[in-house]
This record gives sequence, C-alpha cells and structure tokens, in this order.
Amino acid sequence: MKAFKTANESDARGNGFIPNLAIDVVVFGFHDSQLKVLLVKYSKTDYVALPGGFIKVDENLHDAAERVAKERTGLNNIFLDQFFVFGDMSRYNAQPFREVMEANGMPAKADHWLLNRFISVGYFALVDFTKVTPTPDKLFDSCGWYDLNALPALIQDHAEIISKALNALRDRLDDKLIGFNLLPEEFTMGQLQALYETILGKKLLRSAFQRKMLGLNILERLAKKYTGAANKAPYLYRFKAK
Amino acid sequence: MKAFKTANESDARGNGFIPNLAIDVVVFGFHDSQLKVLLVKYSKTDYVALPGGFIKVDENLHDAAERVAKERTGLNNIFLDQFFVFGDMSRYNAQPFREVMEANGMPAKADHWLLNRFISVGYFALVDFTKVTPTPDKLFDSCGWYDLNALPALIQDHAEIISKALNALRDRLDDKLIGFNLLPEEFTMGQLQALYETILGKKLLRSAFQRKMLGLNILERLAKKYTGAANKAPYLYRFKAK
DNA sequence: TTATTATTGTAACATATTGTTACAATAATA
DNA sequence: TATTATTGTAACAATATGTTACAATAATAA
Repeated sequence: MKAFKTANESDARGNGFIPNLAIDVVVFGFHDSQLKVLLVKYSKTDYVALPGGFIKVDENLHDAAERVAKERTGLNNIFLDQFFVFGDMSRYNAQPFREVMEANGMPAKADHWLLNRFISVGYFALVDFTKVTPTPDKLFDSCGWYDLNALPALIQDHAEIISKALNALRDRLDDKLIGFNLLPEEFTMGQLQALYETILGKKLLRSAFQRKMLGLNILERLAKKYTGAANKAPYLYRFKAK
Repeated sequence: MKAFKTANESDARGNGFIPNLAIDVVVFGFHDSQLKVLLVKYSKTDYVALPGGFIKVDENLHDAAERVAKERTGLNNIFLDQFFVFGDMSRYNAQPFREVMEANGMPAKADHWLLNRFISVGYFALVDFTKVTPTPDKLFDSCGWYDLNALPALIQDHAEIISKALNALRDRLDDKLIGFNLLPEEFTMGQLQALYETILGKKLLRSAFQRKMLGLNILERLAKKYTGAANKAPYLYRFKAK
C-alpha cells in the first residue's frame, strides 16, 4: 500500500476512502533484456515500496487501480490484471508509515487511518518501458525503475507481492498472450524471444519459438529492420488484435 | 456477501469487522455426475445468495474464508482458493438486505453498516459432497445444494461470481490437480473422468484420459471395486500427495 | 567485386504427446 | 458355459515440440 496521494488521504480520518483496503500495483517494464519494476522511495527516509493507493467510496476497484498506475507512469490504457489479495495479519506493520509521516512533518497520531491494518489487492501492470514517465508523488516520494534481479529491501510484504505478480505473469503468458504489452508496437522475433526468456527465466530454442509464435496467427509481418549489423535483417512484427 | 453471522454482525456499526469488505465462497460439490453449489436462502424472503461473511479486524483473510466455509459445511481442512475480487459499483444494491432485515424484525436504518457499498473477495471451495452437512445460519437463512445447471435467481452479482469461480476451477484443474478435492478418498477412473468431463463441460476419450492420469504418477491403485454390475470390476484409486 | 561473418527464416528429421481404434480380460447374468 | 457391458491397455495415427541443418541475407574486409 502507498500513502499520501490525493488531497484527502492526508486527512487523519481517511474521509472519502474505503478504510483498511488498499491497492498495490506491480508495474512491469522490459528494457535491455531485463524485467524492471516501478518503485517509489519515500522522501526523508529510505523506505522503498510498490506504488499503491486506496479506493474511493464510490469508485470501481479496477478504476482505482488504473488511477494509481496512471499517476505513476503517466500512461492511459494500461494493461492491468488482478492476481492476489494479501490479507494476512503478519503483513501489518505501521512503523514505516509512522516514520515517513513524522519525517515529513505530519502528525502521526495513533488513530490515524493509515496506521491501521490493511488488506491489499494486488494488480500487475504491463507497460511499454519507453512510453513511461516515472512520476513521483508531489509530496512524499521519488519514483523510478528497478531491476527485478536487484531489488532493494522493500517495506512490509512488498517483495512477496512482486514475487507473486511474476508467478501470475508467467502462468498467464501462454494462455492470454499478454506479453506483447511489454513491447513497443513493432518488434523483432529476437526481441520477443528475449522477452519470453526473461519472464520465464530460461532459454528457449530459437527455431521452435519462432515456429510456435508464427503458428499462433497473431503476428503481422511488417518491413525488415536494418539494424546496421553485418547480418540478415530481421522482420518487424506487430501484434494482431482479434 | 452474506449478512448476520456472528453476534457482532447484527450490530448496526459492524464493530469488530472490517467495513465495506466481504468474502463470498462458492462451495462446489460433485454428486450424481453433476456439479453442485451450496447456496443460502434468506428466511421470510426468497432471496438466494452465496455463503458469505466478513473479516474480523484482527483476522487473516484466509482464515475468514475458512471460517465462512466451515460454518456452512461443517467441514475442517477445506480446500479454498482465491479467484477474484469483485469491486464494481454496479454490484452495489442494498435493497435485498434491507428487505431481509425488515422481514426479520431488524431495524434497517439507512446508515446500517450492511447497507453500505461492499467489495467482495471471491473464494471457491472444493469439498467431498458426501461429507458436507449444509448448515443454515441460526437466525436468517436456510442452506442447501443447487445444481450448477439449474441455479435460481441470485442476488446482486452472485451468478457472475459463480461463473468466474467455475472458470478459475477449469483453468487450474490441470496444472494444480485440485479436482481430487471433489471426490471421496477412493474413486474409480470412471468417476474421475466423469468429474473432469463435468467441470470442463465436454466429453473426454476414455483411453487417453486414463493413460494421462496414470502417467502423472499421482494415483495409487488399490483393490478392485465389485459394483454388482455384469462387467469387469474397476480398480479403486487414491490421490497420492507429494 | 568478391570473400567473410553473424544472424535470420525455415526446412527436415527425431522425439514426445495426444487422438483413435482395437481387443483381451473380466463380473455378473442367462 | 455363452452372453453382455465395462475396464485396462496395446497399437497405430495425427499433432506438437525438440533439435539439427542450411540457404538467405547485410554489413564489413580483402
């Protein structure tokens, strides 16, 4: 969960928001053959966390997730998928928030709504890395990409949330063909394979991979891409929506 | 969501429970080659709903789901899986609850906590039909099995919740081998195939199905089962836990 | 201009998985 | 003892996937 977003969140009562319920969004990007995750760091402390937020009392849950994702990426039409609800008492630890609030000159009274126990709905977002503008909260955090293989220490259970998000992404990759959301509009077969290998965490055979992808009939072949390399130029492809 | 369960739920403020958040459990059973769903019917009205409940302020989410499932089935160690969170505003309709409360002599003041908007975490449970004792709430409902193919009208979005639960069950059937939770301890290959066919909604080829199941190395072959029918007696099998 | 080099696109074959047909082995009953 | 309806499994066919091989480039070097 992530605190201090819109005007009302700093209200000690949390007026206008559903209490005890948060959203955490794992925003995945793909760059330099690496999976990246968008994280925020609270100012004046070193706490690193997932982008998160709360649900307005009259807001659709999915809209709240979109709002959170849009605030941190600057993007519209983000691919978002629910994957798990985190509701163990063991995840409850208000200490980081208390410190953040105090470090930023905010009275952290014991009954402040943000210091209560929260259950959090986990979403993952798949975005085109090149289109994202990591956007910090105006008041309380910085925001940026981190390598999935070199994550810093995260508050509460946010490391576990990322881990479960990655598992969900892996599970749904073949059935739901959602990987394309991580690539730019046009891409080569090599880039697509690198993406799959990175997500699945294993090497794939080039020949079989290409045959499979082309056999799915979801790729439109475009012009060749002359990279300047001393070899045959690969074709560009575009994902064919149904 | 389901109302009026333990002492405190009838409190107009909902003290002790997390507000605006509910759990709905789709309890699946298998009987007579049919999938069954456990539903409750509120007394003095004809509203039919999924078993549901709320989360205590200091209770693990999963424990709350177990508690709800246990209250309606009488079973311990129930297989439970999260599948979706229902959070659209369009599902919000307090009218049925208002009627139920009034019909049962309970003052349904406009600010009663149960009449607020709820977001609901969907779980499905897989149980051995023969072991379940459908147990109504002491005060406000009856409880029983309904054929999945002949569901009555349900309140709010409960029909959609069941539909999504079934989809989740289908998706996870092969990967996670959870179907066995719907069968008694010992079963024949024919029963197992009937279960799979019912869940997947299609016929399977006996020969390939048997070969696949045996090839998974998860079945322990027991004694033959003499059914009294004029044909070869099938073996009984038991699911081998890892 | 003509090799050289690395990579791409695809064919060809091998292996594994799944679909389909066939048949022997029963457990009652006639 | 023959008949009947299943069950367990083999055998073959059709697909799908794993693996190897090779022609077709797009630069660069000779």
